[in-house]
Amino acid sequence: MNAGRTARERARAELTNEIKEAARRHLAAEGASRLSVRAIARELGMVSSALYRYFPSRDDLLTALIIDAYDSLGTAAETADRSGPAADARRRWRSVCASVRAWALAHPHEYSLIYGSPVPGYEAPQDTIAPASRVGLVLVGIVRDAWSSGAIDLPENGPVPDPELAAQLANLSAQITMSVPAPVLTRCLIAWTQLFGMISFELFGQLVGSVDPSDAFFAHTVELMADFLGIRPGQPAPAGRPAQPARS
Amino acid sequence: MNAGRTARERARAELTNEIKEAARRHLAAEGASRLSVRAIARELGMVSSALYRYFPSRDDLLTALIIDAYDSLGTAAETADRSGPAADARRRWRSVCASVRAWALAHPHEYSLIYGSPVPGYEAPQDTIAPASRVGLVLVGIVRDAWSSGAIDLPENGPVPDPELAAQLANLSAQITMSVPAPVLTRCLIAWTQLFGMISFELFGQLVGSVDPSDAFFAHTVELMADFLGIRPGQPAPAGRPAQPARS
DNA sequence: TGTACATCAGTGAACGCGCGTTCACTGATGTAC
DNA sequence: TGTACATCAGTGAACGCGCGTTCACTGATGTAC
Repeated sequence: MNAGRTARERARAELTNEIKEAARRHLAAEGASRLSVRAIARELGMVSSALYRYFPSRDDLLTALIIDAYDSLGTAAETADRSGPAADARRRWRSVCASVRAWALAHPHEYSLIYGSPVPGYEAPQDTIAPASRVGLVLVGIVRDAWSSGAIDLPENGPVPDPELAAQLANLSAQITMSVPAPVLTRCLIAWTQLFGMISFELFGQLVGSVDPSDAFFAHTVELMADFLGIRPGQPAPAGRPAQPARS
Repeated sequence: MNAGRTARERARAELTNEIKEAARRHLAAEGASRLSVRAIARELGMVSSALYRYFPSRDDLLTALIIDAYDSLGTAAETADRSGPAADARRRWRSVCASVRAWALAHPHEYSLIYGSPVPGYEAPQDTIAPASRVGLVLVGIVRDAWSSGAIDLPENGPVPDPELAAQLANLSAQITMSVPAPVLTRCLIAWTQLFGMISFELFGQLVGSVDPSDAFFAHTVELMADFLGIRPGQPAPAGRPAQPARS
């Protein structure tokens, strides 16, 4: 175990984690824009300049926290997605939505860090893009699988996307190498914004006075949005079942 | 004009506004949690202690900005709602959604202030509640009117809200003294969270790489969400038209 | 219309605190021979 | 296995800056008679 790692390397990895953990605690108390290198150092009993051996600047520390948060949430969503039969699209949808909310409630400040207002003066580097897209990919994966197994019914008379949107959707589905018809992908994007909008409202206090506590509202909404996505209720369609004739 | 106002009173009102305007500019540059009394004073060529004649503390200034922002957005939404025939629910929905987005794009930092992550250490006082609810009330007003004039068709086989949610919805519709059936109100809440989720995602950069610029996606979504709300497309139902038999 | 007094806006100094980052340094750990 | 040298973690002082809030004060504006 720890083959080839010197004591120095192990100490470095451990301390790097301790710094990030202390930083997460400070995130909770102060918010991202007030995250302070000196305060973290103080908590760890170090001198502030020592942290510069681990992170070249405050912004790099912030980036590390952001990537960790996206990855933690992404892992939670992916695990939930795989926690039962892959053919049951509705189970997957429910399970992923619930896991995203549970993660957000368990890590409110990391959620704020990634889905709240941008930190002023901080520009997210490219490295955050891939981790940031994990939840979205999980959601698209659900509807892609459901669509290709014929488990999605959409109304036929919906509005037609204009050319600009159609081009963006085509481009997006090429990027993620998942072929999903435009109407399905559109609804998936809408459900995605709804999910995070609802969670943000809950966390940021906008639901106080209406549907707070929000458990019942959340559960109900997840069902309605599954309907909105056209995911058929009840049991999943048998695997390999062809799409309905009306659709192709 | 300005009857009964002394020069002192006028000067005070003007300077109060100038302080808030300077504060809004600083919001843009620094974000809410870094809003600085001293920086604002500097910009206005005053000494920092002078601001304490106008706002007893930094938090009070923040509260004033929050209330102004909610009111500005609320007015925009109400104006859009009344900018055409009241009987045309779809026009009202479209118009209000567009006005909320336009306001958000025009005032991104005030939007962040009210819909972004909460400012750490700041507790919003009661005075913000009424202004904060204006947009929501506009949206509920649209579906209430549409419902009572029979311009809403909802699917009959939707999921049934559990008792906890049903109680919250009943309580909510009593609070706002608008009688709307639970399924209609639920969908309205969902559309509300979707609207702000989508706008937040656009503003906070989550749509970069997928549907950015977002005009086409936004317009399309507004139509789909109007469908989701059951607002009938095309021309409005004639006023006073009774609800469909199937519904009552 | 003029005078005396009260109100209030704005000043400037101070209190006590915070921050990110740099830099020369000490001393421990790791590596090559 | 031992020695010489290189690498690196952490120190402590410093630079130059920021902040919210209080307080005694000056001088202008407003009010009552």
